Amino acid sequence: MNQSPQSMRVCEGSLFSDLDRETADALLNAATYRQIAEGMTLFHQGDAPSQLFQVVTGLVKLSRVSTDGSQTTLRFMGPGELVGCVAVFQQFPFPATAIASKPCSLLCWGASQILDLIHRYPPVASNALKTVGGRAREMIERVTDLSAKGVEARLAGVLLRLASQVGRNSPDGVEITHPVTRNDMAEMTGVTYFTVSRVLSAWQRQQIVRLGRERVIVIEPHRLAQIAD
Amino acid sequence: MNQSPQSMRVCEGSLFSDLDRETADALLNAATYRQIAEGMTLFHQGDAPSQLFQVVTGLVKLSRVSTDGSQTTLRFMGPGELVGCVAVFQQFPFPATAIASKPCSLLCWGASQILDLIHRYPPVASNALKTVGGRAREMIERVTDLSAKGVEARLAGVLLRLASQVGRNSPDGVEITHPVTRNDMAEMTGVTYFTVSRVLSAWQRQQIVRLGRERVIVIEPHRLAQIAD
DNA sequence: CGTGCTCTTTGCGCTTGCGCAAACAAGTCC
DNA sequence: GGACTTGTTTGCGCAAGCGCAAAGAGCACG
Repeated sequence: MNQSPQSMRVCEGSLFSDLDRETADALLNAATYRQIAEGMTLFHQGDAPSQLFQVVTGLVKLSRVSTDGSQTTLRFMGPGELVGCVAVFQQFPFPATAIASKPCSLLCWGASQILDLIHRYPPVASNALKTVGGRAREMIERVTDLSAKGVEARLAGVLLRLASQVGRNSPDGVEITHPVTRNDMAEMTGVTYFTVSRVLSAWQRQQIVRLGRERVIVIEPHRLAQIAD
Repeated sequence: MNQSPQSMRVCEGSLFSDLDRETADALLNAATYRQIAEGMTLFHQGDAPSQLFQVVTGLVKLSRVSTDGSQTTLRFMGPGELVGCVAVFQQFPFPATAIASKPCSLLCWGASQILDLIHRYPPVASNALKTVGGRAREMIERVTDLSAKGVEARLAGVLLRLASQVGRNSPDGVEITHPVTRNDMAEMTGVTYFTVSRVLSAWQRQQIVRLGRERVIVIEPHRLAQIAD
């Protein structure tokens, strides 16, 4: 694990926030660095939580199948984000499946190692707590959105979230591309991809977005924000 | 704070799990004990997280209003449960409002004290992490239910959850009563209370439940479980 | 004991979003 | 280039659940 100290700064809001040199080193030394090809799965829903991951580069999709077999995409996880934290810290089977949507490089910790580190370094525990808390808050937000907001508002929210997380700037606006399909948006919004397509088409007619295959360009984010309410 | 050691044993799966005598005492000594009348609010959504609560007796309702003004009931919190943990541990404004649905007795900690305790006693941090993780898991579950399952399945789940949490045994089955109204069930399920009433009426016709004002008696839990899928 | 309040039920019309089928792109692999 | 795969769009009919209105049922209070 020979990674420069600066690289820790990338990991804002994660396990590495505000650590002294020694603690950060202990954390880094306990990790292994791994490359993963697109399409490989990090873990399956229901697996024992044996490893914790931090995305360094690439993109991981977290999805979940409910008892009746239908898929839900919980979210995408990009650089700096901790994949599997809820399960590992709680020693509970993974509630979702994690698949690399793009080739990824990851930091990996064994469950027992990371629990030990947490126990030994209070600042790490504090960071873990904040990360898990953030996840909880995010899900609370989604629960209220799902039960209170209409489809358009939810989809607008998903689009904005995706734009800020996996979007790239393009001349016309922020571009959401490749691994994210209409289907993903549908699963994140809790509707069918037919509905997503229809709503997006309507927005294209209003010049709010521009569409293409595996491509949505957000032209007027503020109008989306307004729709998301 | 003169509470007998046994009383800690009640608080299974909470901050007090598996603590040695000294740590548990420190935790208890830092807390104040408070009584609250029915209808009083512990905190409002958006408030700075200045206090953490543990319900000792009574029942607290956690609800949230979304941007468009509609209410969502996140859950009820009964004896042993930590109210406000996500916000306090993360030092983020309360994402919901907490109101006493029944007269309550509570243990209260100031935010800074509890954060200090967490920092000083790793086992407490570990418990906090588990509690928040549990909340996150619960919300993940609800997100997938909301986006994948139909209304009946969701309502069946809510009913079972309520039965096990606030239900009392009665000759005919488990009885969900007083502070819980159809409206609450509706907000927990993400539907209107009209729909709740209609579905419950249908179930009553099938002898799955018996209904009354502010009262649902679950006669056949296994059939609900089956509907909940 | 009636009045008022809150919670609940039910009927009816209607909107929203789903389900399916079919057609249409845009790559990709021989 | 042609066949195939995968993702997307669109039309049409349908069903689930909403919204409103109106009425019923407990319960509390004077």
